[in-house]
Amino acid sequence: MARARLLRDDICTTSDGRPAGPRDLLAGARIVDLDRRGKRLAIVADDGRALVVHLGMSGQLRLVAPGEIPTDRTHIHARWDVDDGSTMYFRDPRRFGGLWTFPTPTALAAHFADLGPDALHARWNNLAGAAAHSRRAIKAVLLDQRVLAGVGNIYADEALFRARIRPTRRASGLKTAEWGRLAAAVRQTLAGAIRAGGSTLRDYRDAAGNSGRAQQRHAVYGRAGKPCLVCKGRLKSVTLAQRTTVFCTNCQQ
DNA sequence: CGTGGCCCCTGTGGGC
DNA sequence: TGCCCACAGGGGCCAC
Repeated sequence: MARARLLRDDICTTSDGRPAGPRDLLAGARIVDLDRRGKRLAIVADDGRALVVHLGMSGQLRLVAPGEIPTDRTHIHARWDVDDGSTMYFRDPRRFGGLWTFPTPTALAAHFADLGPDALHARWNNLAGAAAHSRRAIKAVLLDQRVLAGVGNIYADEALFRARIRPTRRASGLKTAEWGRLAAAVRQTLAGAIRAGGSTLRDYRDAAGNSGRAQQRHAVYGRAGKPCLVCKGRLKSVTLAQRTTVFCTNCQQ
């Protein structure tokens, strides 16, 4: 990273609260590692500095080749000149995403310590261990990044459908077999979505600017009122944990 | 501590 | 055509 520029400092948080400078944003660093936990991506430099990116709802991290003009030029909050001549942009219209900077691997580890294990490798006891005695709805547990990191509203609904568990069920009422089905469903749902390139409802693009296709495979998310793909029953929509929640009243008990 | 509600922000699509 | 409202993939903070 030859150069780093922050165009809006309120989207960037440093570990000591001081305004971020170019060095915080990895200017002059050689990038040696990428580390991800759930929805947070850490870009790690050889001297231990790290930059964490969270895309929120509308965020994009784009890599643009030399001479190429980025299509969306509004709401770019940070920009990096990469050594090969390409440019990396952090763009986030809604600003629900953000950047976090860390001077050392220890500081980065402390940040990640607030998150549960990564959802791609969810195991039944990650869920049951954290929530077997919780009164919360099981969907609220799935959305809690301290329990499992990486499940958002789309894939919570999709995983619960795959596991045949009703999102409104109290977590403490789940049986051992259901915790196992749910952990497997989370892994399979996320792995399938990644294979399909992610869900592009509107904003999501990969680093090259390409849309995903996972939205074409959604069984319940965005399909309220439509027929269940398994039983043909009408999918129901409720609000749970301040999020729209869609499920099949027949298949999900 | 656990839990639920409110709020942050911009853009868009539908209803009128 | 245009206006206004509702709603959207996330999560921090507050009160209870």
